[in-house]
Amino acid sequence: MPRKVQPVAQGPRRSVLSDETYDMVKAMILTHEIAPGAKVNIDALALKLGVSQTPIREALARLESDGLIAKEALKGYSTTKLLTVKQFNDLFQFRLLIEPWAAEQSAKQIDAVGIAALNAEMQSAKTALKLSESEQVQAFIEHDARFHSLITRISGNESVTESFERTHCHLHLFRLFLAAQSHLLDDKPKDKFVEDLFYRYYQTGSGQLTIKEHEAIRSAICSGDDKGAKAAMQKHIQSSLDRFSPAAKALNK
Amino acid sequence: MPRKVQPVAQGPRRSVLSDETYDMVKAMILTHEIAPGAKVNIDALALKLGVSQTPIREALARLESDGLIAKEALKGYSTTKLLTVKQFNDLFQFRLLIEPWAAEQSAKQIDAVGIAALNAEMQSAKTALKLSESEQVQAFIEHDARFHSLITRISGNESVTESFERTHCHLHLFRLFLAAQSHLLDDKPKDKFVEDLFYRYYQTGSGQLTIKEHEAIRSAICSGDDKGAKAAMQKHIQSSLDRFSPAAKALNK
DNA sequence: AAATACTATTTCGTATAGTATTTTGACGTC
DNA sequence: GACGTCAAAATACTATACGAAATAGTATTT
Repeated sequence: MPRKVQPVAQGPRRSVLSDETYDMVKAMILTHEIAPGAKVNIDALALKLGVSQTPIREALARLESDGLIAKEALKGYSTTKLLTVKQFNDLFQFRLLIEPWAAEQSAKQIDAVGIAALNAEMQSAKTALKLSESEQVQAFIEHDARFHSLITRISGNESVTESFERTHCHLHLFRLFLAAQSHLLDDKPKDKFVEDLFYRYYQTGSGQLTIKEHEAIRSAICSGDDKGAKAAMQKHIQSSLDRFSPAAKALNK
Repeated sequence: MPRKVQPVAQGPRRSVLSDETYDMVKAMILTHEIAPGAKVNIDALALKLGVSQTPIREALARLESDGLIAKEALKGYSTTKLLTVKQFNDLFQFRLLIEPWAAEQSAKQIDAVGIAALNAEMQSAKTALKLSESEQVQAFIEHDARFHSLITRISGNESVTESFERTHCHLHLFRLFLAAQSHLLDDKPKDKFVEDLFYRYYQTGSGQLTIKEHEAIRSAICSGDDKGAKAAMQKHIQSSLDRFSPAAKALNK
């Protein structure tokens, strides 16, 4: 028995190990520390994270429900592959169904708290512009995730909020981005255009474009312009679909 | 080629225990064998199902992701409560966002396989009419679940299909129904109207109404009438919302 | 080369023990 | 009686070891 020399005289642990494990494994998937489509060995993972199998099993079960990990009976777990072009398009079509509606609803019932939250989020996006290029990408995807999530929450509809969260769309986008980046690091000049596609839309220019579109949405919502908010959101999602689509195609060649 | 020496004899039920456990616990929630909001003791459940804790924990972790079970750190699992009126309305609003679209898409790309599946499902609904009243309710909810699920699948959009499945809307409706039924069994005459509300709409008359609405949707989809399919689906969901809504209110008084 | 047999690895489930935390309930104080 | 304290019981959580069964890989036979 590991005698556990002084587990630090801290207060009671707020969460449980299986929850922390869930977050850690999710982060490992996000960052390609576990590559898309790779096998996930429970023993190895337990060893790596310094925990026993039990919390790992629970975490993987939840991640499977999330669609981030696939389970094959008697063959074990593996991470899901990158989105195919079809899944990518399906995902954006789905977003087009619920997010414009969410923006419309938000405009109809926005209050001071919501306005403050939206303003704060836009502020964080603008400060992200000051980061270096590589950090900007991550910062912008995170801002984008928070911004869209925030609007579904302001809409007030639990089902809509949950179903949006479950798509993990920004996690998938980030994985696609990382895949494109690693293509670059390979000495494969033929994939040069992937660089263009992804960087072009995630770099400063695109960051400012995203901010501009987000600002239009925020403005419409905060002024109670429901139809305008709906239209702005629809345009924004369509716009990012158009931006990403060629890159997604390239990666799924 | 694997040897496969006829394991058919006693049939090793051991496919993957944790999956079977998941289904069993889900069924127990559906049937109120575990009441809404009740604590779920892992030891007791393991004992009851005759398995060890491991598969139980995995099943509960997945059910938590499904929103059928809630987990509180260091306090354990418990089933989620019945839908509140707000959650009920949110759920139907969500369905109104995605299902009419799914019907529309289905009409645009219906093929022979889809037509056959829709026809078969309608047939099963009609045979359900021959069952006794109590059996009819369950049969109709199951038909309803399959019918709507089928259409999201025919629409071809994975995100839409998955997000619809995850709502478990028919499971929640069935739990509401069972709750109403048990209200009846209590000697509480004041809840008499709950009986009316639920039975009125699930009995023969409502069954035939549901069939009629489903038939309109099927017909529009199979004939490629996309706008008609969308309208019919919208009308159907709105109609069932109107039917259920007073009952849901009564239960959440 | 194809089918079979054997071995190694891995998954899946069980059992058990130990720790951490909550819950319970008795007890005493105000 | 209301309220807080504190120990005991119950329960949740984690660790670990073991074994059965399936898969995967390798060797052998036909």
